[in-house]
Amino acid sequence: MAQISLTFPDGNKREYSAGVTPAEVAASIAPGLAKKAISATVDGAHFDLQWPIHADATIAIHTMADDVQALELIRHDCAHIMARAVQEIWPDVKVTIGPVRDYGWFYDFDRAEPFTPEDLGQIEAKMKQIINARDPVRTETWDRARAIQYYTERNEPFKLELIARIPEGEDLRMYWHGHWQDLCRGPHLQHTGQVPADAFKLTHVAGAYWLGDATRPMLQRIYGLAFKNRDDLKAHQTMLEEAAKRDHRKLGREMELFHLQDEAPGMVFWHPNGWLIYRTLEDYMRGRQSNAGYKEIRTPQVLDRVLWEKSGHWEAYRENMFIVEVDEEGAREKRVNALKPMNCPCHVQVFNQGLKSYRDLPLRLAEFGSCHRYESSGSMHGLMRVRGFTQDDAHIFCTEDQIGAECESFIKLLASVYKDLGFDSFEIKFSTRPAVRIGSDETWDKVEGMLEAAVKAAGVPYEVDPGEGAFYGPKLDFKLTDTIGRKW
RNA sequence: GCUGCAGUAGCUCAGUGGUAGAGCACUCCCUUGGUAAGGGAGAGGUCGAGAGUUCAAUCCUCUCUUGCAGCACCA
Repeated sequence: MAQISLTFPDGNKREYSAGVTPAEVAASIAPGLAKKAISATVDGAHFDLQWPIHADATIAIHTMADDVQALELIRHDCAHIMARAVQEIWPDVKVTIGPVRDYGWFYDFDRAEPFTPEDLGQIEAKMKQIINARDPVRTETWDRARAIQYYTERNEPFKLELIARIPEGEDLRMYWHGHWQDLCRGPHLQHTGQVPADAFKLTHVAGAYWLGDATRPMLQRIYGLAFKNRDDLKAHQTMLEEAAKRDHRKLGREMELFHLQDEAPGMVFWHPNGWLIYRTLEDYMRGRQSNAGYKEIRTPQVLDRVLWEKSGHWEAYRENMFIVEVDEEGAREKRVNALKPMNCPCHVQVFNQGLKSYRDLPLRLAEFGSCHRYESSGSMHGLMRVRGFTQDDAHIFCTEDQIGAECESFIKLLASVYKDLGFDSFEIKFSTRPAVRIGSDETWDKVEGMLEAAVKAAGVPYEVDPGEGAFYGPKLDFKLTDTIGRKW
């Protein structure tokens, strides 16, 4: 049998037979390590202890002391154990997918009856039984035909669809937690008893579309929290309780900052205390913009549909716009206006007036622009997502040569503002062309290239969010995380 | 918009098929030098809106509406 060379974190190399598993590697080092091992990182990939290694690689054996890997495995095994528990209690429930997320996991089920809070208690109890049984976890790779036959016999249509989405020629990996089987890319722990029975908690049930697609069936998602030990779970729960005390909707009421009421959903009634804070923030932003070379303007809120047809919003965004029909005396037809959902077209109108020389560029126009969007009913959230709001908005008119420098200085300005407001970190998503869009592919190639070059030049980390751009252009989304981990 | 849950006094919530309650807050009085102090009295609600079932609905049914948790959307 061929020999392979594995390199350990300390730089030492050892020879093994090809096909050796991390479990065997751990055993070759020390019996204690073999016992404590939970997984390995092989050439940067998170490996199950049971997976064979076929070629030279770097390897690191993980134990429960390695938080990142331990938590991933605990949470992922929790997902499987929960799915098994659900199917043991309700055998007709269909299983779908159950990934790890921050602080825990979720699993989506298809079941006619809704899960109740009492059901969650029952599921938790069953999960504890499964954990206490210390059922072995094992894994096999199957060919596609066998997997399809298996799930066809068991009438699991969602699993069959998942298989159909996995590229041809890839083997499918199966996992067993005791007798219970699931299609899963792994890795997993070695037996169910490795999941701490007192450090997880099922938290809530909510609807979620199959494959995140609103045209597909809605499934029932059960969320859970899981940690390495009971204290960590308790600490997290305490943090959530503390965060709830600081919920801005609660503070807004208690401190008499603002209120909302049924007659104007998503629109804020600012009270004296709140408006003082608002004005203070606005003054701060006005100062920052002014110092950064922005010129403040003010544009109308109600504009004729003709403008929105020109900008493309009438076509692409009308369902989210407040339409204002005006019945003018003597006119044959009602005049149709719309409340502006954003300021972009208005700023372009300002730029278009008169002649501009390249010497005028870059021209940075800013507005505290009052906008209205008919946001879908389920999306509103206190002051975070509303139907009437003011954007501290700006548009920079510049030459192509100036784009890089302008983007860079903008990113730095925004980072500095966030820092002043107490947000020390944020994520940047580079959102590329969506399926529905205006403009030619050549233009998109060019603009995406320039924007990505700019964000690179700014030296800030970012991730690509494919297809998440606006219909008129790519964008950088700045995402802040709230106290309970939600991203905005 | 979708799934689930909810909408009762300013706030937090309990409750019943026969036109409603608690704690805190509020008003007044009394007691008390001590950081959500005690006692007493009082005010405050067409029980989210509409329709239906019923002799009778806050409670049952339906529709609408608003909110909450997620999902979808977020130009």
